[in-house]
Amino acid sequence: MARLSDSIERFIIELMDGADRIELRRNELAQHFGCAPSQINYVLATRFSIERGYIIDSRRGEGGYVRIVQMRPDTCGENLLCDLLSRIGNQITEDGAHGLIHQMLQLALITRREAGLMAAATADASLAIPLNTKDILRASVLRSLLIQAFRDMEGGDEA
Amino acid sequence: MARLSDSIERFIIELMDGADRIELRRNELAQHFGCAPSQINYVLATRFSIERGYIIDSRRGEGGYVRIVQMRPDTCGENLLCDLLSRIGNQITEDGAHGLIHQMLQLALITRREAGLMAAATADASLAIPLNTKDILRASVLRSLLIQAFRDMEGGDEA
DNA sequence: TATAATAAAGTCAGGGATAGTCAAACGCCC
DNA sequence: GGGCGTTTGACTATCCCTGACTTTATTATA
Repeated sequence: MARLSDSIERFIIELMDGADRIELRRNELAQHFGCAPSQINYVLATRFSIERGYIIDSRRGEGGYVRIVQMRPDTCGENLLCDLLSRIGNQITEDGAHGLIHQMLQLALITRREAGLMAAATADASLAIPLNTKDILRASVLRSLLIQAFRDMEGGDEA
Repeated sequence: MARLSDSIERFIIELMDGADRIELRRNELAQHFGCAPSQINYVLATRFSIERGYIIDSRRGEGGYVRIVQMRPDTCGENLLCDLLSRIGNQITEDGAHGLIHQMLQLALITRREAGLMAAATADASLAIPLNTKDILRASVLRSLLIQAFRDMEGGDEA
């Protein structure tokens, strides 16, 4: 008995046909297979997960969509994002984060400027969480991001 | 199904064509797009918000108009950063942050990818601050940054 | 000048179109 | 019969769009 989820997975992969991304309507797809719309979410979660090399994007409301992006595997055929994410785990020190960012830069996954942004966003100083609320914390993060964005815009180079 | 709001937004931006202000008739525009006049207000509110650096002026009655003014914070370096920082203050909502980032992108201060990174770093979801320590929070931030960095690396463009 | 008519634009609640979440039910396989 | 992956449905969240009603400005008229 072919499982529905497997059929849907195959269908989507055929739709992609080698392309690295595709957009679809959740409800249409569900109707095509005569199943509940949430079944599509299940397929996405189990078959098109980050671990399997996919990233999902979506939008609700009029003109809504679900976008599936297939990442290219790294040189060893592995899933690089997945590896990196596993190195982060539930917590990571400033040194750990910056080391990881540096490595991404070395691998040319990000530009120097982008690395600078990421380092700024994850610096201890940015996450100074004094009393509480999210907005206060975010302001701190964004302030650092701005300063960083400007830092190497002024002719300078170094990160 | 293309979103009307997006079309109207594009139309207005093209009309402005680099200028820092434009005047239009709400009803005419609505008629041009075959929609309810209040649709224009929706577009103004969501796409030309103060957070994105626009100010709306209008007048009713005979000879009425809607004027859209794009605020260009001081064009040169130091002051520009200063202006933007002052808009952040001690706290800023997700919408406020993302509007500001959007404006920086419009002003070509950052690339689309960088804007994506900044949006990821400042998303509510990234700042899920459960119970405790900085490292946990940072992990959340960095995880989002990584996913974002990979998201549009695959040739795509979209924001 | 006061008042009425007309011509804008604004506001807001609500409906429709999507998609997401989650817990419970289902069903296959050991 | 129990476990685990699958499937569903009820409820929620978000975004877009409209229509009825309100507000403001100008012009015409008494």
